[in-house]
Amino acid sequence: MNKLSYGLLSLLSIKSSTGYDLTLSINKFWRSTHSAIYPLLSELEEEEYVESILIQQKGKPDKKMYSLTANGIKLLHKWFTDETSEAVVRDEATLKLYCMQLMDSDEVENLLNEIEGKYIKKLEHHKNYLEKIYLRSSEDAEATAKSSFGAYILIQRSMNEALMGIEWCRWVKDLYKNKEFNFTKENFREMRNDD
Amino acid sequence: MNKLSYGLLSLLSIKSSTGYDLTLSINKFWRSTHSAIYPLLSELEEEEYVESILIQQKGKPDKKMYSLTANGIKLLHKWFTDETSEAVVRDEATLKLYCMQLMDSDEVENLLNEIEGKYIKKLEHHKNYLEKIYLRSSEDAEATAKSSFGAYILIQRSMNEALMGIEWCRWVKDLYKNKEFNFTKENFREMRNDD
DNA sequence: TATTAATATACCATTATTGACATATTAAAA
DNA sequence: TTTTAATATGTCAATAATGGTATATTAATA
Repeated sequence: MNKLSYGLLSLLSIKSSTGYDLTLSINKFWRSTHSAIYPLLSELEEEEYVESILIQQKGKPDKKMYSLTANGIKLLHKWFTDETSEAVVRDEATLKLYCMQLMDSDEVENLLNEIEGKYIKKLEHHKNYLEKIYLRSSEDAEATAKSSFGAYILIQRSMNEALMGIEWCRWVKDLYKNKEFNFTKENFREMRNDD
Repeated sequence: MNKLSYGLLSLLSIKSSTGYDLTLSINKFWRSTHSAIYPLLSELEEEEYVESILIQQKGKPDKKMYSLTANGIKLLHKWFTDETSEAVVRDEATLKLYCMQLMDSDEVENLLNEIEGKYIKKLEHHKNYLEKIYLRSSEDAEATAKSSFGAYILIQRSMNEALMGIEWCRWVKDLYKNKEFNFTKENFREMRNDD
C-alpha cells in the first residue's frame, strides 16, 4: 500500500469511478499517470478494498467502474489518523530561478512570463471546475455538499495559490525591470512589507 | 543529466558548496536526499561540469567543496532556455482531505491543525533565513544582492504560500465548525469572495 | 479519406527515489 | 560516561515513477 493507493481509495469515497476518471481527478493534487493507477486498482481489488463492475457503453469502449468496499472504508479510517508524510515538491522552474543572475534579462523575463502563464491557466481551470460543481449542486445540493466539501476547500486553496503566484510574478518582474536590486535596509524592509 | 543535476549546478552558481550544503539548501525547493545527490556530484565532476577541492577542517570531518566550471555555466545557459517541465507535487495531507466526509470531526480538526502547524513552521524557517541573508548583506551588500536575488524572491514566494496556507486552514476550520456546509447560492458566493 | 482526439485499459523497460546501512569526527547533553 | 546530535560522504537494494507501446471504439476534423 503506497500513498497513491490510499489516494485512489480517498477519491473513491466521493464517488465510484473508473481508472480513467481517477487518473484525471487525482492529477489536480497528486501527479501520477494511468500506467501507475491501473495496476494499483487491480491490486486494491485483489485485496478487496475496492470492487468493480463492467459497464458497456455506446460509442465508447467498455469501462470498469470501481467502488469502495467496507474493507476499503475501514482502511481509509486507519490511514487518516496515521502520521502524514511531508509533501513532495519538485518544480524545475524554481530551480531555474536560482541561477537567474547568470542569464540575460530577456531570458529571465521569458521564464517569469512562462511561470505566470501556468498560474493563470491553473486559475482558469479551477474556476471552471467550481462553476461545474455549483451547477451540479443546484440539482442535488445536499449530496453535493456532503461529498464535495473536501474537493471544494482544496480547489479554493489551489486557486488562492494561483492568485498569489500571479501577483508574485508581477512583483518579481517589476523588481527585476525597474530597480537595481540591493540588500539595503530600505529595500529589504519595503519588500518584506509586500507580504 | 536529470533535473536534479541541473538544480545542483544552479545552486553552485550562487556559491561553491559541499554535497552536504547542497542537500540542505536544495530541499527548500526540491525534495531530495544525500543518497541521490552525492552520486550525481561525482558524475557532474566526471563530465567536468563541476570541480572539487578537499578541505580539511578542525573538529569536523573533511569535506569536498564543489564549484561550477566554465562548462557547467555553459550547460546552465542551455538548460535555462530549454522547455520547463511541469511541477511535480505529491501531498499526502491533500489526499486525506478528499475523504474527510467519512471522518469524525475531531479527526478532521487534528489533521487541519497538523497542516496549519506545518505552514507555521515553514514560515518561521524562512523568516529566520531572510534575517540571516540580511545580516550577511550588511557586510557585503553588492555581492549578496547580485547572487541572492533568485534565492530572495523564491523565499518570498514560499513565505506568501505559507501565509496563505495558514489563513486557509483557519477559514476551513471555521467553515467546518460553525456552519452547515451547503452549496446554496449564498454560501457559494460568500466563499468565493474569500479569494 | 486519413488523421487526430477522446475514451478506456493494460504491460513493460528504463530511470529515479527512498530508506537503510556504513563509516568517521567531535561537541554537547543526559 | 554513554548517548545523542551535527557534520560529512558514500553505497545499495527495494520501491516507485515515467514514458512508451499496444489495443479498441467512435466522433470529429483536416
